[in-house]
Amino acid sequence: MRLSRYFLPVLKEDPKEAQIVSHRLMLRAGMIKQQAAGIYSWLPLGFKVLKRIEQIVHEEQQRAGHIPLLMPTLQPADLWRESGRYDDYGEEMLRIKDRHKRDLLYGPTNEEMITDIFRSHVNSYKDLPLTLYHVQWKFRDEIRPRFGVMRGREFLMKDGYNFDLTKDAALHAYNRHLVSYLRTYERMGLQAIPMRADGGPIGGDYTHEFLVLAETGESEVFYDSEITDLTFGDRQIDYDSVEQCQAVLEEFTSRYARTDETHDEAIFAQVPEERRRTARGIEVGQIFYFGTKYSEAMGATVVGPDGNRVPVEMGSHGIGVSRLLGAIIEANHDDKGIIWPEGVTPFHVGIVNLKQGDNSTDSACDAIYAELQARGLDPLYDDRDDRAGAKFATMDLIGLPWRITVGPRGLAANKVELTNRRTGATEEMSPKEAIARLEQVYAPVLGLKVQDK
RNA sequence: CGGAGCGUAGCGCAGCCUGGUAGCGCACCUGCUUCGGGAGCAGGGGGUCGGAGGUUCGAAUCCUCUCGCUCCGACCA
Repeated sequence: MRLSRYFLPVLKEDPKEAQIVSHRLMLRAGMIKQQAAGIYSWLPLGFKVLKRIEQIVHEEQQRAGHIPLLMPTLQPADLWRESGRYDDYGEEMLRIKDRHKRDLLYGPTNEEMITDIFRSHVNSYKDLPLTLYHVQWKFRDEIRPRFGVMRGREFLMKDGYNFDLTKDAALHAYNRHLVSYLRTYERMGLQAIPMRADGGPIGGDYTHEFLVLAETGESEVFYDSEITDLTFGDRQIDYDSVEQCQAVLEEFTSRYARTDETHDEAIFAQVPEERRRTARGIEVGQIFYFGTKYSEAMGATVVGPDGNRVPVEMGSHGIGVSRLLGAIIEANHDDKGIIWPEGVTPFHVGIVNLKQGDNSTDSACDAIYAELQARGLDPLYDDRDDRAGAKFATMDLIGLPWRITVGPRGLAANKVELTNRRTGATEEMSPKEAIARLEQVYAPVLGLKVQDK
């Protein structure tokens, strides 16, 4: 993309309403615009990152064998009357009447609807296991939205639902989700720690939340420092293997890690003192096993091998997709702006032309731009007729991980600069070498894409 | 929902107390100069002060109501 043709309304000054860094930077970088309390338009740059994150979620879900579909944002109230949650959910549920005075609601989650879909079409245990998911906008009428997209009323969430014949099979689905979530967050450059959680209105005995450590997190967290040494890495996991998934779950959940909701001082005290940590965290996902809570209430049953009809075992699993933008920025920024991890960056590299209108720099930039695109990379070329300082400031603010700087002086010796946004390290090299370097840097990121199974 | 506060140009703000018909910085437009870390000078365009009502000769300023937003708290992917 050429910046002169893009729509990137960056702000020089801090918007007064933004109190936390991710909100401020998203507004300043022209990623979002607030339309009402907790409701945002996603401007091109923000939309691009949102889509990248959503894409990673899709890829990792499908890698784990989960099936995408799409349910509507508006749901009929009757489904929720069946489960009993129409009355239980309270004012957080946005209720709407259509022209025929029928009760509708803007879905805050989809257990009821997915259970309805399941019961309409599945009758035999032979169709299990099955995990369906979607990425769709949700609405929860928070009393007090804040922190930008971290705590919006409208938010994009991936929610998935597993259907299994037995509790053991459902717990494997639980473990499988935990594994796939670890992998998902790591691809986004985040360390998200699974922590024992509370069931909340979804219900369920087995549940973990995934927390990203950040000073601005809304939850206080307590953990054994050993847990932050764990990384998923590039290990290959067979998602159908009960043993392998179980082993990962044990590895990542055996050490003490809890939020203030479930914190137990007595158990925490057993962790060696030098490893006890207290911090703050942002919740970016949660997984639940809740058994037959919804299947019994809504008659979602299958005929088992013995000919008897039994309610299916279920769980649900969510990733706050739009919230993740905030969480990633909270964990990756400096005083100049955002620092995107390579896995989610809106553009792979920024090209800064120091002397727009100069034949040598213009043609060098054009060539670099075209070559990067030809190699499957997505560059942002700042071709505005602006001063160098302004271009650098914009690039730093929007946080592209790499920058190629092209000026007449270096170009005379066939050199450009390649700068790393995070470290600030700059190297001089030929345009050809810079392109090759970037191709190498992004090979793992681009190579991770998977096709539908 | 309880408490606090704010709505004046696209953004950030001053003016309001002590009513006299709107100002600053950034951004934007034009010109000249500048050109490796958000340039300088000169000129220019843009707002009727969230909305409604009231007081007054006169309201951004005072009063009433109302809408929206933000912050703290209880609640939450």
